[in-house]
Amino acid sequence: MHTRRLVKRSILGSRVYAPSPTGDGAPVTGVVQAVKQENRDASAAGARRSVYTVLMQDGSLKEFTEEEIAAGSSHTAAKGPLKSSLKQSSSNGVSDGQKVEGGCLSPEAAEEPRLAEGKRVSRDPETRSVSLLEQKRKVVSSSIDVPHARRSEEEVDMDKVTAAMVLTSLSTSPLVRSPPVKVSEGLSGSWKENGSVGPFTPSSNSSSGGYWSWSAPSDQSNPSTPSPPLSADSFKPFRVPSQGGAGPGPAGPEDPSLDEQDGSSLLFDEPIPRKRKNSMKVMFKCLWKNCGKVLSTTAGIQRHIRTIHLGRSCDSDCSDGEEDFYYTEIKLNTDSVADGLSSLSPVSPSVLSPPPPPPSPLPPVSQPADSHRPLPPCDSKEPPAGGTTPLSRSAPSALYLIHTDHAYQATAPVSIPSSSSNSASNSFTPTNSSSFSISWQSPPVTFTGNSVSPTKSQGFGEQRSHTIAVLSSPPRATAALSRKVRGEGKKCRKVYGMENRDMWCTACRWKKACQRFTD
DNA sequence: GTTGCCGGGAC
DNA sequence: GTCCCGGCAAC
Repeated sequence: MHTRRLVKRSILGSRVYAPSPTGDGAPVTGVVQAVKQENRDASAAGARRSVYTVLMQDGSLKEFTEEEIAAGSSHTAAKGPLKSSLKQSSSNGVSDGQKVEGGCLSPEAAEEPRLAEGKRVSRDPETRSVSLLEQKRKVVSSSIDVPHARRSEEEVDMDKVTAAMVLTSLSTSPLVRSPPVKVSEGLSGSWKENGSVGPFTPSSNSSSGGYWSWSAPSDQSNPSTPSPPLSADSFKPFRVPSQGGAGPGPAGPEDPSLDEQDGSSLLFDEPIPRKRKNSMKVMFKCLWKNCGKVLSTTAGIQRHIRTIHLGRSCDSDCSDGEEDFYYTEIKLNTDSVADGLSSLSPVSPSVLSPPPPPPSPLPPVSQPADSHRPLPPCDSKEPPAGGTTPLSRSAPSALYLIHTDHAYQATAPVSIPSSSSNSASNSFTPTNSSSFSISWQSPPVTFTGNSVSPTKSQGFGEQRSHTIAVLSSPPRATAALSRKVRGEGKKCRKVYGMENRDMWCTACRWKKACQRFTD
């Protein structure tokens, strides 16, 4: 559903005007870092108030109420609170442009790096044109504006889910995976689709893309339920990976805004995702050396990293998403399901072994790749993490590990090589570090190794896809379908020849698998 | 075409 | 259970 590309623009990372901290009345710009809800004053009809944490230009972090920001934003002719400014950004070409620019950290921006650098230059006009489209759309359907918003939000959620599912599916052993597979397939399918389809890319769907791309995805994800029941909160955790360089906790912020504009917000406040197939609680663990802090929200962890470890206090522009590299997603399985399978479950990699496994070269899929994309969206502005941040210098291992985590998930299946060590070594040595190949051998896959030999000549990517394909199908079927690989060793027939058939092992005589010269 | 061996039949 | 072979797939 909903590929990451369809991600709706988040408030996070948006540049807004806020009352001057100095109180001189002059509005200043800042970038929304987080949004939190305050239910306390929800006296009337569950009305909620959102507090926006805005990183001011001077690097300070301020919190503003919606009203305050609204006031500030009025200077740019963008009316209303943040959510409005986002939604209505198209109403003002200039402000829209600003938003987009400021949205360097926004979800879609996170993917920008994927696009040619030059794209950034041409982005403005593009965005505007899209905005115009959106504007028209909104004019026509203004009365159902809210639902739209919700849809896009859900879509965003689904994107996360998709990402999560993809990751999950990649990391899951075939045995456990079969059930989820369908989901992930569906997800990934749409994702691919989106990935390749221009119109749905984040860059072009500034704010409306989510709207019209929703229908298809939703069908996939939830054929039986036309309505968009997904709880945004429930999927927050999944956002992390897919948000890439996005500002801290893009997930959090949107909810409030939605709630505000949608009275029925209660529906979305369910702590537990309705659709979540697995009841996992996702936490985010700081991987900084000796830290290990665990927070429940992306925003939290990112902020933690940024402020505590990176020592950054500047506005979100400084946050090039580098934080992403220093925390990892930890899924806690709240269901005590299938113990036997637990070790194979997708969760195992991160949960069972907090310290991620040895590194692997490539992230499994484009999505995951994004989430931990080494070069955050704003790189063009800021020098790559490599040189500038203390982080990159002092905590490379963490980065390493994180990458490992996901890559590992993807590559683990490659270990299939089970029996034929030759093939295994062939397929690994060339592409990876020695440490890498070793750990992958472990998975007790009963795969006969049929797929291994072919991989010798394949590129790593191909291997991966192959692996994925294999995993997607029921393990049993796979094993059953694939004939036992022809033994490479000598057989009775070869050794003794037809003339000495009586010297063959019985199996050979019976045309069964040779028992004497087993491979 | 050769070879390894699975699946299945005959006994 | 043993013995055999048709037939498939890898080579």
